[in-house]
Amino acid sequence: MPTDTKERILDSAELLFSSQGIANTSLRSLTEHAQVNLAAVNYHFQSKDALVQAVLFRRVNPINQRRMELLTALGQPSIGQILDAFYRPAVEAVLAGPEGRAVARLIGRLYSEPGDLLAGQVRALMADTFRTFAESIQRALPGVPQATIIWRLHFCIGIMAHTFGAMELIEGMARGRIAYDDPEAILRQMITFASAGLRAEGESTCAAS
Amino acid sequence: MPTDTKERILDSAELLFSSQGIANTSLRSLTEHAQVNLAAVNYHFQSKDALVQAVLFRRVNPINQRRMELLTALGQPSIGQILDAFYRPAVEAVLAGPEGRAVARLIGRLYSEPGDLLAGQVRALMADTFRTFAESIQRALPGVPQATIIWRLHFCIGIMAHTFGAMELIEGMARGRIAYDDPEAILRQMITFASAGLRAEGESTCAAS
DNA sequence: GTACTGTTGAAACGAACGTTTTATTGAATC
DNA sequence: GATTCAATAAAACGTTCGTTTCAACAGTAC
Repeated sequence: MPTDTKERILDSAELLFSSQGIANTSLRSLTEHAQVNLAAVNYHFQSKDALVQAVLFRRVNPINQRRMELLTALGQPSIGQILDAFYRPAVEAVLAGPEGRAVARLIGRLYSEPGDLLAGQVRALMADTFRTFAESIQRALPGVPQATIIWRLHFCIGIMAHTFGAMELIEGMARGRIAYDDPEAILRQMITFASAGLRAEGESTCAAS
Repeated sequence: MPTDTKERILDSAELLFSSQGIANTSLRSLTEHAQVNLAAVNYHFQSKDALVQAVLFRRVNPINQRRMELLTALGQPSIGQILDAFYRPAVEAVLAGPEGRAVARLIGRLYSEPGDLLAGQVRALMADTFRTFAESIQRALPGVPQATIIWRLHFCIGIMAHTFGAMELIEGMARGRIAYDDPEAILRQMITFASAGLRAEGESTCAAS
């Protein structure tokens, strides 16, 4: 339990935003949960919108930095290694500590939030990471057209976003047959699936027949 | 432009909910956009929450019914055929007509919406469809463990949800190198990727090495 | 014409929202 | 010890929200 007002606000905002949605979370319930004064939000941050940006940036930035570190540490990486560098920082950030679920929902909903929610820095971070990984995959799969690479990398992001953003739904449908308690097992499932998808042949042939 | 009040409300709600978010869309801006009286929402539907359920159900129900039709029309389907039956109704509903984008965002965000948004009928519909397709995939891939099937089917859903829910983000990052104007091309990309992912071998071996 | 039913219109309700203002605290600086 | 300043507290600001109320207006049956 942090003693600093600013961090208490960020922690409560992360938890409440992810569980109730941003628009459905009032600053009054937020400051009550964080046990700080109502005006503290507008004092430490300028507005509720700026608080949202701060909440997102605090989590997204370290993850993307770690992704870049892992990727550049590899020389001529295989598809599996590239995907590991992409997924691992997010999975570990999400399944570490009691606040993991909130972080997961936050990241899972990042990509499909309406309006100007992920503007500015956060969007730029994501675009940078996307470009870097797209180029790395392109080098590992020289035969695949660029448009196909782009589609498939977005599919890889969708796999992660859905795994994080729909945890309750997935657990409910699985009825105990799968669990979120083993990060390495989830990573393995994601990488195995996405690796095969990225390497799939027949971009121009119809696979539905 | 529909002349019926109830349908005008549903159409405007679908458009505004998907572009601005549900909580950020007031009934006043909604009824103004639909050119109906403010009280019409609480008259034809009971509340804003019930309107949300109606908006979702109107789109999700036909798609899932069509999925079931296509799947049961196949005898012993291949993975590609199963995926076609799952993806096609959604892709065609999403890219048909000018309201396609709104439907897309709506479906894309269905799975990761917070709270009790997709309660009741809509959630039951999704669970039914999931169970049916999971069993069909299981039959087509008898060697794959059930837990792996469940994970991978959720990955397939994530691919679709992200493709629909993050259209603006994807288009922005692609810088014109990919487009949403060809339903068959998108279907082919999704099916090719997901089909390879579903059939991937090595669930228990680490693909990252 | 009259009564009835389903729908629309305009106005108002109380509550909750994000933000701002004004005071008050508590410790560091000289 | 007075001063200064970042931080907190309490109250109020004006606005907007979902919902309700009640009157007006269609149609149709009798």
